Amino acid sequence: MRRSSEQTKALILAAARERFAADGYERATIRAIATDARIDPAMVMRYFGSKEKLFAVAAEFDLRLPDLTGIDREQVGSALVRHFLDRWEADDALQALLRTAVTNEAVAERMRAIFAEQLAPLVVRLTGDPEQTPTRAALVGAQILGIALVRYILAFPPARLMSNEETVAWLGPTIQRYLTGPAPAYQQG
Amino acid sequence: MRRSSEQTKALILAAARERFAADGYERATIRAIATDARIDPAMVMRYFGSKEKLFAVAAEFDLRLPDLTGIDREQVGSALVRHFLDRWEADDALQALLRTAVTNEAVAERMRAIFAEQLAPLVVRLTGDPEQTPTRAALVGAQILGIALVRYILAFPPARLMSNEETVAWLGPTIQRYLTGPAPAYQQG
DNA sequence: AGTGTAGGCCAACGCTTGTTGACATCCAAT
DNA sequence: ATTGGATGTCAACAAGCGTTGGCCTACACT
Repeated sequence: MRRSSEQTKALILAAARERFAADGYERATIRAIATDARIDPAMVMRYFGSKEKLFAVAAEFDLRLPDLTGIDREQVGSALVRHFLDRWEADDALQALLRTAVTNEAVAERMRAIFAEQLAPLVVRLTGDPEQTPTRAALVGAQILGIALVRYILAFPPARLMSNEETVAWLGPTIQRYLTGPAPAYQQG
Repeated sequence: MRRSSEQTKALILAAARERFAADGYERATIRAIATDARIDPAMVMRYFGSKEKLFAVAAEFDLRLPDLTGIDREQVGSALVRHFLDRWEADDALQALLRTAVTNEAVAERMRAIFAEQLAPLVVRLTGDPEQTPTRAALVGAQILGIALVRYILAFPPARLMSNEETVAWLGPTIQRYLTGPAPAYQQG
């Protein structure tokens, strides 16, 4: 045989990850992915069953949050920002997920699950206060997703021009405060 | 005649705004919008020419940034967050824009223009430093879009549960620092 | 009463999409 | 050399989409 099925599967998967990351679920067509992988669209169906299942495999993702217990407690914010930037740039799956979650409830639910199961536990470890954990995790998620949105998805020029280290320097203290800073007082509304 | 054309146009526009805000450009179909407005899809074409033109009208948007010159300089961050939350909740157009910009380059460009033409001038007025303006504006945009993403688009439960005032209390200082705080030192990378 | 016109509907077009089943091709084992 | 299963191609399907043109229908005029 010219190729093993495993090779072809990997070829399709690589093309799928790129297309899904660049275009999101709807606009990334099976035909385009197949063309990129230089095979027939029918092969995609044979190996992955359906477009939905292909996406599920292509967008498998782990935040790979580092063990922060050994790190200076005051450096945790910066370390987290740095880690997320690396993660966004190394793995197309996150872009695919975000681009799709915005208009696809099932994928939005997957995104919520990732944050609830991976980010929240880390926050509770750092703060030790389970009551405030959800709020603090949501704030961290908002800032992290926000910077990714303007840098990688919407491509605001000044956001693109910032170096990773400059980004870490600006966002580190923000994340640090969301994680370990005092809860602000506010008027009940 | 049963209705004036202006009434029908307004009816279509209202339905379009809702659908575009809820589903984004691709998934919001002309047929669905027409059904919501209880008219025939052909009427949409007659009154708006094409789906693209309908979106252009439905997603017209102004940030309506307030004049902040009269406000205590230290309160500007909180005032801005409050204003943006109100704006997100009052106008479907912003949700429509964000849900679409993520997978549509032309709409992403519109979003970049809105921030460049409306947010950046406000930042330069507040900081007086044109050199750092783009970076600071991008940071403000990242945090504002990030909170909107988790609250209104991805609907993270803890982000939804936060009251507007609680959100202002947490994000106000962040925006304040991005606007008027000192630029952080960082290792050139 | 008759007529022109603006508002509205219907059926169909051409296109793209995911998906399917039949057919071709190749290589390894007999 | 001949099989047989795995790899790959092809053409077509049904459905959904934006879009179009023709055809009603009801009202405001003369």
